[in-house]
Amino acid sequence: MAGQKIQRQTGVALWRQIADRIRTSINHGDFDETGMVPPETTLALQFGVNRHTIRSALAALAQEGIVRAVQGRGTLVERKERLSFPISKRTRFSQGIGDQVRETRSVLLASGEEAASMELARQLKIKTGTRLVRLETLGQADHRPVSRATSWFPADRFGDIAEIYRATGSITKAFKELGVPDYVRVVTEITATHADENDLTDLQLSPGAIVLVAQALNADLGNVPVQYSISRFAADRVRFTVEN
Amino acid sequence: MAGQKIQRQTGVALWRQIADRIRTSINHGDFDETGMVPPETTLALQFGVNRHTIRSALAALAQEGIVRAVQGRGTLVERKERLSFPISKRTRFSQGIGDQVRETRSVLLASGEEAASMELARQLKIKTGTRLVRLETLGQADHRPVSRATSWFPADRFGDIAEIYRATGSITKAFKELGVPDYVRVVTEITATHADENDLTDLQLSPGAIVLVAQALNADLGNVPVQYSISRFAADRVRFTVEN
DNA sequence: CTTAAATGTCTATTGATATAGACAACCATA
DNA sequence: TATGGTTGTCTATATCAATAGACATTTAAG
Repeated sequence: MAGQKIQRQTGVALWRQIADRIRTSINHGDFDETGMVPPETTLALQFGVNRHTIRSALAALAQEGIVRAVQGRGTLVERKERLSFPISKRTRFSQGIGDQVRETRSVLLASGEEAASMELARQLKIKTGTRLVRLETLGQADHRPVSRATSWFPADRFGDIAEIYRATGSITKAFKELGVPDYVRVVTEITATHADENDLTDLQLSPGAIVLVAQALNADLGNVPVQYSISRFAADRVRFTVEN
Repeated sequence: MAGQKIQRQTGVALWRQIADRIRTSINHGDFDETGMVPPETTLALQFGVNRHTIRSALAALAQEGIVRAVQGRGTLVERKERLSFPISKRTRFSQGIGDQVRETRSVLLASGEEAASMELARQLKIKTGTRLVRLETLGQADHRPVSRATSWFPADRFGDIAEIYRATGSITKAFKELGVPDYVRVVTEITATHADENDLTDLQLSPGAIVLVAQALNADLGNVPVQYSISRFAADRVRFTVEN
């Protein structure tokens, strides 16, 4: 672990800054040899804080299930997590990370119908007020939540997509049944922000965590927009890969 | 401004969470009509906190130069910041955001020579230990720091790149002088993490801020890797756009 | 000139954050 | 079984973060 300086009086508690740093170190593989985090007293010395502050940080990581403290022995690394998520013309959730995990699953959290806002109309190249189907979905890899997405589809073409998606758990399959044999990613916008309340519950994050936000437009082979989606990924668990 | 819920007892002070949200709103253009942030009492009501907490948040934004409070009138928006940064085959720093700002500039912070680590060798498809030139650069847009990058180049082909870059402020021009008329982006990996100490100083961020990290590989037209770089962007100031 | 609305300043109180020190409980191992 | 190293628990204190209320100061508008 390099660069141990910690910022004080910035609105971010020391224990949280330290927890974030240790989590990053774990994901980076810094403790792979021993499988353990350094002793609390060592960390306290490294970060220049009191041992109790280190304990608060480790308690937060234990709450996330990333480490587990064992009295008398030390603090064990329980779980590392960062999946590589490719972004290309043929971006699909399950295919991209399929070879990195044993099982991928997509579940429908909610669905509904609404009128296109100005922003959505602009993206999907339709008129404001056009009816849209909205799907709220959760992507899982090996039973761990990875992404949370809201998607919009023109209701005239895809009015029944919620039903089919609920049955198949796949957007690709639902498109096929509705007469779209194939589709391509037109553009993806990527930003990062702090996790909001829904992220915390759906993605099982701890407050202060970071989410990568991908806003994507998919079109059919005739280049007609078929889906606009906003996906939120736990930044600790994924990495985006753009291949040109 | 939507979704006003704020997290309590998370290690991140309320005033900082609120400052982040207001900054995002400003960048999103929510206050463009009036050019002013809502009154403190209104914000206090919206966020469900005391007016003094709002004042702390606005004081932080004023410190960043984003807003300016005027007694008797209100709090004015001074500056918006979020650049769209395209990622494609022809990704270059200055061209991508050139039409969004008046001036882009790139400065050399440091340079040196080193032996390729295993990871760098793998990326650049060379042998471990091969000599590499390392450049540390800072990208600016309208005199505001936007990105901080570390780049590696094979020393046999690009031994003098530091000199040329220092003179021209452009990687593209340096490549041209060294016999690489054009180059393409092979792959970009995108992650997000909390700002570290160097980010805070170089990018003028406040602790707890988020950085988007892009690890990129560029190759010449013969598909031979010429540059591997790790760039760190202030997440509040940029958005990545991937066009397929 | 008056008034309403906005930011600026002050005091006081409570809870969260961080430090400090001491000691108990547990584990591995010599 | 004795010891060193580790996590767990407790008390105490100081500072930061957040709330609450009162009032001053400035600006714009009637």
